[in-house]
Amino acid sequence: MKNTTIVDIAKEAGVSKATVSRVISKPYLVNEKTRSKVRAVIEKYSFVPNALAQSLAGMPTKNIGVIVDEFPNDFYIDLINGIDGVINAKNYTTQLISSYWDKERELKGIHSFLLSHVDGILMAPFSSESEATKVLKESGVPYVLVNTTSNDPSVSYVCGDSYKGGRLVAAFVKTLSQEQVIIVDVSGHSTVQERIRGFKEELGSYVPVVSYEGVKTMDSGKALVRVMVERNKIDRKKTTLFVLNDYIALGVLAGLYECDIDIPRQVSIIGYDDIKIASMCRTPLTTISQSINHMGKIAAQSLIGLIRNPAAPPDRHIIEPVLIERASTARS
Amino acid sequence: MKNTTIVDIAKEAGVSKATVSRVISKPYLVNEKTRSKVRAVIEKYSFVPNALAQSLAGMPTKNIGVIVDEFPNDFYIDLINGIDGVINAKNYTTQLISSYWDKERELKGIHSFLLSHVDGILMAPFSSESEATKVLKESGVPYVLVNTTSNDPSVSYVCGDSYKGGRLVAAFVKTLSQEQVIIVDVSGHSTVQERIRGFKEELGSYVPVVSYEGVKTMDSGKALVRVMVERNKIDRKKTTLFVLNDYIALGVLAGLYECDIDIPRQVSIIGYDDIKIASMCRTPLTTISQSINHMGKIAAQSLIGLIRNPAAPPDRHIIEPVLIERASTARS
DNA sequence: CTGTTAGCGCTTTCAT
DNA sequence: ATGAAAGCGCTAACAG
Repeated sequence: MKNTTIVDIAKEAGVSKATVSRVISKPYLVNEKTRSKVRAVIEKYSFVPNALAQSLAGMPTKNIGVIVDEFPNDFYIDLINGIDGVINAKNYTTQLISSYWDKERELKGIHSFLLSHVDGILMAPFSSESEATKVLKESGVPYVLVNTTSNDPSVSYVCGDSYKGGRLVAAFVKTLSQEQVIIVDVSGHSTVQERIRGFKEELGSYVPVVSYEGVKTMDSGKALVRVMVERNKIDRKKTTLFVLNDYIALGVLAGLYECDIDIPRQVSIIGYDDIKIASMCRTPLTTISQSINHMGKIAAQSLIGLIRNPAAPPDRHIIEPVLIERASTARS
Repeated sequence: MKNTTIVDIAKEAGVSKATVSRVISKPYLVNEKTRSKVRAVIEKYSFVPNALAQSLAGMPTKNIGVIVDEFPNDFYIDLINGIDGVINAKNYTTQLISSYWDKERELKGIHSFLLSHVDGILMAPFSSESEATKVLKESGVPYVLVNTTSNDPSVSYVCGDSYKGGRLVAAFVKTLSQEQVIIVDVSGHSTVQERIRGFKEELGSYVPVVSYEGVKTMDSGKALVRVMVERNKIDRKKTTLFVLNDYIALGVLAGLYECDIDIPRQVSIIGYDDIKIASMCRTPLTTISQSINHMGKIAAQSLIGLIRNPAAPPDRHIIEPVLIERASTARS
């Protein structure tokens, strides 16, 4: 059975398709009587206009595109959660794409969004100067960047204050007593580098610091523990670990259990992000909260604002980081 | 700057737009020489065809719609994770909508998918006889149901064997020693009811059983603990709790800690689903795994199969449940 | 092999 | 207030 179209309705109601179109999108333009007549027919066939055709003819799609680095990742889940809440409430639909940390995919994703005429885009970009951000800017589609800042004064973004977060951690570390501090660097993301910069600056030369880089999975975090036992004697020297995100911290935690290292007596561990599991895991994690969920909400609200008024000035939000002290660290 | 279209390319290359269209979608139909000429122009303007127009003209969208009950829910996250992996690998894009447990939204969601011409739909429906499933069936769009079964022999689905899972739990409970068993029922979802049915049948009258119903949030799970202390003396009578999903079980766990009840000495607790946190939380949870992630993968594969060959017979997969014993229960 | 033409289903001037 | 007609950008018969 062929789909019923606006023409069928028009025929049945004895009017032109233009009138039917008006009844649907600009009802006030059509006479009370014809309007109800047409409405009746629409009801009768429970007709719904073809969204694709509408978009092609220039109407908004009520879809907004969200592109993140990795979907099944606690950080982004929290983020998307916040986003989806407000997107839905405003009667838009979320379209989600993961770049899986691949620049090509990221670019492809935003192309895909552009082609399907989303009304706006929310992106947690690879880096603020990625190709994708350029394309986005040129596209003219409203967008806001999440979890990154930008030097371009025309772009809207929402980001945590990573530098300050790093300092917060360092200030806290100073209240602990340890023989060494180890930084576990998890990625090249600019926010992570900012955290480290803040951390080092605040810590100064208070205590010896060593760093490990490129720890990208929970398993490699876990495996790193044996290396640190070997190389840094963390089982004998009292040490504090600053792992640049909670997810990897969880892996390190697992490694620590496996090596029977006492937390927090022997080793203290601090994460970053305050993902949901952080408070529920075996040893609740001391970490920095930047209210990811909230970040998502704000970003989505900004975007909706931008869509409604594309001429509005860009808004930039910086989320204040907060240190949450839990059982994985011990003062003394 | 106006978008460049197929016509601009045609003009510049000195051919008709039909030829350009062919170069794009059916290159083998066009002469080697013209082809490369056209390709050059396409390159030059880095032209990308408008997907909307393509779809309107009848081409597949390469989008598949996924509709779940609640996005930020560990169960669905695992599921979507599995789904998205294969969808992406097959070069489709996932479009995600949450019904937030609302039938209206569920229906609206599938309408939205239909209108945007997704090539296929994956749905974890409210109930197998919901309005949405009817609409889906009538639409003619390939779809597969997830986490539910169906009596209609023409529909494809992937579901865990809930009845058997329930029995598995009961069989395990028999190996424990307790004075009472309490069932914490979390929702009206048919799979949950099946689990309970299996559980009760296998358990028989082995031990007194009481049930609590309608526990839908982690917090209410937590609050329930005080009630159970009051009413069922779980702080004095040795008891086993069968909580119908891990998420709520986590809430109950929190309540148990708060009341200083020893797990598993005083109270054993068993969940269902084996969500990710289950193995990482303070007291790792004994639970039933139905490989949610795997379920998602299979569903997605089925769907892709159906899309490629709509005439293919429906396939139905039942996932075998497995009991995973962890620290939240103690034998003897 | 390639151009012409007629849609896909809707919105939107422009007349009336 | 309503109809006629021209697109939106692309694909697919149908000729040649």
